[in-house]
Amino acid sequence: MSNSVNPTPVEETPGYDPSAIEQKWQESWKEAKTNVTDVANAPDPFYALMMFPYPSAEGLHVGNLFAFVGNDIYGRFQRLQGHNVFEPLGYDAFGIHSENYALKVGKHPMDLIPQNIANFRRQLERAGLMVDWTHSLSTTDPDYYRWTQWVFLQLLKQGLAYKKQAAVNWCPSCKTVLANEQVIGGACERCDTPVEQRFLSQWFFRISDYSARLLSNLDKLDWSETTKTAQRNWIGRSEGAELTFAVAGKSNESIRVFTTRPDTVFGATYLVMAPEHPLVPALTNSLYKSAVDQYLTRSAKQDVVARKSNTEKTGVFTGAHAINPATGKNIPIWISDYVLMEYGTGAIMAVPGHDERDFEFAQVFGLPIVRVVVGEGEDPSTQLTEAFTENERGIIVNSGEFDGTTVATAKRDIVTMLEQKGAGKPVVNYRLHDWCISRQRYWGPPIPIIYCDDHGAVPVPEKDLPVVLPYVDDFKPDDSGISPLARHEDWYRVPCPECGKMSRRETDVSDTFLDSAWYFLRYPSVGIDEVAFDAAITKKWLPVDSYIGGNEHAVLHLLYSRFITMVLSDMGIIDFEEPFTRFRAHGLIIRNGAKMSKSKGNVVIPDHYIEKWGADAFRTYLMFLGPFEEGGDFRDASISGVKRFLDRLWASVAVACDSATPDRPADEDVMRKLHQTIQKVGDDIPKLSYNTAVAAMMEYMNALRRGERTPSRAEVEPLVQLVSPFAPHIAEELWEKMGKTGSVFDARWPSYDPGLIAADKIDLVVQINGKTRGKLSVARDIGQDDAVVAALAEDSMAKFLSGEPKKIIFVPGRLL
RNA sequence: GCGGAAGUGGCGGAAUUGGUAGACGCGCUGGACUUAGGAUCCAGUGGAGAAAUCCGUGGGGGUUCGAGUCCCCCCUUUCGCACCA
Repeated sequence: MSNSVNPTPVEETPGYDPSAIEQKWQESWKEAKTNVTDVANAPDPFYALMMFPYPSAEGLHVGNLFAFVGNDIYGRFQRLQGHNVFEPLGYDAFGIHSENYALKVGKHPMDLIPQNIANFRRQLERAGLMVDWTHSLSTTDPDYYRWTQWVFLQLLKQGLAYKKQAAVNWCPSCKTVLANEQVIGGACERCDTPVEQRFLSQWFFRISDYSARLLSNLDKLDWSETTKTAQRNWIGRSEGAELTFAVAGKSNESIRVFTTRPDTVFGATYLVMAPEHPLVPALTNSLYKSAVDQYLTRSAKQDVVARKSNTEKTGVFTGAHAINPATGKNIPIWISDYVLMEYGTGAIMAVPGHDERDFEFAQVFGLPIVRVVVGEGEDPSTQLTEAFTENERGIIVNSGEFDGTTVATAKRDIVTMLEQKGAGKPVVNYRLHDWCISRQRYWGPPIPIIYCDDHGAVPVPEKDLPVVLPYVDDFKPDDSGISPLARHEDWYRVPCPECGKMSRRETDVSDTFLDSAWYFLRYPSVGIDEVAFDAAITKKWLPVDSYIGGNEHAVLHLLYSRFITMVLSDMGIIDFEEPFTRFRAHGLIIRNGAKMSKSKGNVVIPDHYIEKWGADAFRTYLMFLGPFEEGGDFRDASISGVKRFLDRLWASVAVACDSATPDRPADEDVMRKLHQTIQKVGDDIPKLSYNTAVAAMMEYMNALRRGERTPSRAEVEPLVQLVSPFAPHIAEELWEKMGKTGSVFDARWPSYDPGLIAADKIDLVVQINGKTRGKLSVARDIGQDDAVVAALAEDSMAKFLSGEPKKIIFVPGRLL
């Protein structure tokens, strides 16, 4: 293939050679520091952030690139609007994934990660991203995790980090504790091994203290609705009441339950406690002790999967009774594992008539079922064959003075009644649990705590950070539940910062999600050693203007980032409490209709495609294959269409700029189309509707070449700018060819003339009896009467009318 | 089970507030130029029909002059969450 840059006539141009010009411009950008942002002095900052990748050994995945290119286009577009765009990119390189891979290939992650990062960097640069590499970071760099440890200390200072002995999810395969969020359907999210219960002392963050704010702030954010919904569901707000049931015969004991249906309290015929409930031993009647103990042992041993997949309800009677505060009757207290200690109070009032689970349990153990809600006009005495869970329109029955009221009013009134008795209060409950950040692993930032016999858990003084993760060879976790670092006495034996007495470091490392929960704060301040993030620079750049990332992080990563930001905001360290003003999730790329996977061998390796088609064509194709927020189907054959488009662009500019062809005045229709295209592309990019933007440019290209006409300069020049966010290299090259000085990205986005867009003549669609029968080319501002006359004059339309039209509907400029 | 999203040609996908369904691209058909064509260019391309015309957006109802779009009932796919009281 020729790599000639000389313009050649359209008919004979086989296409342009991307490899030469892409390399040329990548070098040029580097040299001219085109993509380096002056973070300290930028007058009009715009922070275009994308989620940083985990630098896997396999290299950059096409899904990563899809996301990065999507962000890059947005960033480049903002730059063309005149903003100083900051587009950083780093690496999320700590964590189980890297560590497991290192174990698998028998290498040390500290050696492996730099190689992977170098490879990623090479691939990313080849893709022509507008990334400011002077502000890159890796979470594994001590200069970074020093500040991750600092963040931990800030939370500790605020009383938001605490240690507790807790039942935790233990993955026997990864040999580590998992956060609740990392357990998918009772199995480890990484290796699918069923999770077991273990008790370990762990560090937690009090994210649940922030539930209400994390929820209510969502309303103010410009995020995709699906992401907000996912967050709302995760936070899981439920409005209800906490009711107190006195224990019969033990006036000093009572059981608190949470319910969303206080209106059904008259139908509570028994109580159920979780097996782990602290009151279980005290309440168990000695006659029932052995049965209870047996049940407790069984459920403690049973792993989570088995417990959750129990098809039939199990349980055991404690022998004790509680007093229903509404009815005053004694009701039995049971224990069952269908009640979860983690949610609510770990105990429930069971209303078998109106809760499916309670109904099932009552059936198994023959407990009484009392009906307290009926549907409209229903007879309360009819036998229930299943729980009646109608909430909204139900009518209360068998509930004394509340009979006949609706569920909605009874919810309120019954709580008020119980509140007067001191037996209840309205409560809002959240599903969100505190965030366990301890990991009994090697590949993470050590938690900066020193345990002293005299002073307890002492934070490492900030001046002593970072607590450097030592290079150790035996980093493989074992079954002990203790971090690999605990095998290295020379590392963990340190003097207490308070008294100097020999003490022991915390040997757990922190969760990877902590690394990524604040990295966006660090980027602009990369290179500053004294603080995690510089106050003035942070004020200038944050919150992030645009954040793009995968849906798989729509819940946890975003929630944790919001939490950390809120905490820092409450401390007065930053002056905003939401980190990401705008967030959009990109879609997933599949391959020929199927998911990409290594086992299927259908993984798209970006390098091959970039080599064959060029980064510009590859980028543009990725954006063209489907809506950015939905992803799409990657089909090799379709790339040629995009390459053809770029070839035609190349050729069109070549002839338009050819000094041999005299410059022609621009064609009126083509110019109208051009301005329409400028408008369309400019509207589509902010909406991330990249596929239609590309289609619009192709359409314009077709108009430009229609009838073998020779395009003029004025017709092609703005198109080069429109294409530039998608295909930056060819745009720079053509910009230069057109005699422009400086980067095309330092020019301004072309503007359109609204007057030019509106044509004088329009096609008026004529429908008769709702069916389209033709169209009329008429003046834009034609009136109804003239339009009707014109339509009737056309035989092809008039023939569908049997007589005079009965009713005429006229939409000006559009339809008759 | 709960919650979200989506069903449009051979394929990927377009369609402001209801107003020419199928933009754009792939593929396919024919033609031009060619020693050649998996290059390039031109024309065509939802289905049926010789044509007029009719039928077409998962299925069935409905609202409307007019429905891919709005309402009701189904079916399918897919992604989250899942004994959350």
